[in-house]
Amino acid sequence: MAEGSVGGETLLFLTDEQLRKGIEAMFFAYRGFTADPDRILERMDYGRAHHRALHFIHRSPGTTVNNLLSILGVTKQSLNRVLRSLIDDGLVESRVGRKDRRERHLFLTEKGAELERELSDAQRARMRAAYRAAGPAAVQGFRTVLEAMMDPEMRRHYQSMKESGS
Amino acid sequence: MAEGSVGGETLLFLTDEQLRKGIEAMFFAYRGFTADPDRILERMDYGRAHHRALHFIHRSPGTTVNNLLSILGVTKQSLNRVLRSLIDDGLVESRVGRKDRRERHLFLTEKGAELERELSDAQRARMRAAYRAAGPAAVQGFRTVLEAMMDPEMRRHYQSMKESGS
DNA sequence: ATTTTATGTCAGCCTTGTTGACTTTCCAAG
DNA sequence: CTTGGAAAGTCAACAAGGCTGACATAAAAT
Repeated sequence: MAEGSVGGETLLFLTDEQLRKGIEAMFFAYRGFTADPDRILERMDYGRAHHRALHFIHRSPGTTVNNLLSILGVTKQSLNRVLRSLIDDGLVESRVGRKDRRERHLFLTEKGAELERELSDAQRARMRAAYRAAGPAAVQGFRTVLEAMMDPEMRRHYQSMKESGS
Repeated sequence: MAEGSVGGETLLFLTDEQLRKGIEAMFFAYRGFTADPDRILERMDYGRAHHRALHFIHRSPGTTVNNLLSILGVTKQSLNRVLRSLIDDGLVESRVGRKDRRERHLFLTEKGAELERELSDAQRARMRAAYRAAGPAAVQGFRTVLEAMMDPEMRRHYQSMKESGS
């Protein structure tokens, strides 16, 4: 396969062809990764941007707009458009900060939590199936490579909740 | 960690929390995955869609528009717009099919191959660094999980060139 | 009192998806 | 041979969701 042994250590032959396969794997897999939520979102009048907002508000209830901006890596105008519709539709609640009243703290309403659940159930189902099919060792490797692929700032966001639920 | 042993077999505890980490890993890693090519594309007046077209024409020289459509999963109108600019700019050559003159066979010109190389060099550099950091076993697992996550049709496209260069 | 920070909003632009309508080409059934 | 349908490509128009720039407001910090 793609490995060889030298002095007891296993090495990878990182040919361009090997790397190209990794690149295409990312491309095709990401399509699958978003496919199920996308189908649900289409029924409402929402898009992937709404899903991302719901996801991270769910993950960190009470997060501020600014914090969300740095996680999502978009402009405030872009996020605001999405947030506006979610708030107007009663899926997200925006509360003025008590300590710093310039800040807005974001929470899912019951209705928002419901949609978030539906979306992440669909996404988790696929992830669970892939994990089961691949096995525990593969899952470990999957997470390790993905983490190594992140930009440092994104890795911080990722790790900041690393083992919070395990 | 996230594993346990029962009768010599290792099992995964697929808690929602574990799965959520996988989901976020995909999200953050994909951002890193596209970041370097995106920076290059910005300098030209191209976007990610152009990169994808160049990539798959490079991979399969002479491919038809229809074949490209099924790989990329967009409408022909959407692809056509991108293809048009690449052809007009002299990066892609479109040859009328000899057997079926409705078909167009696509090839990279020297100029197109050059840009493709620059883009994939950048993307491969990050992939190579991640592979090196994670190690061979992790790489194997990475590819296995990603493949399990694909839609069946995409998996076919992926596997169709599986070991062509290894 | 002034400046900085956090947020929101308006306007306008670009990329890249979409659908619908149309042409050209090919092929096959009559 | 003709005709009708399927396949490939093109043009036009629209929408989502990125972007920048400008500006308003409120609150915190200096």
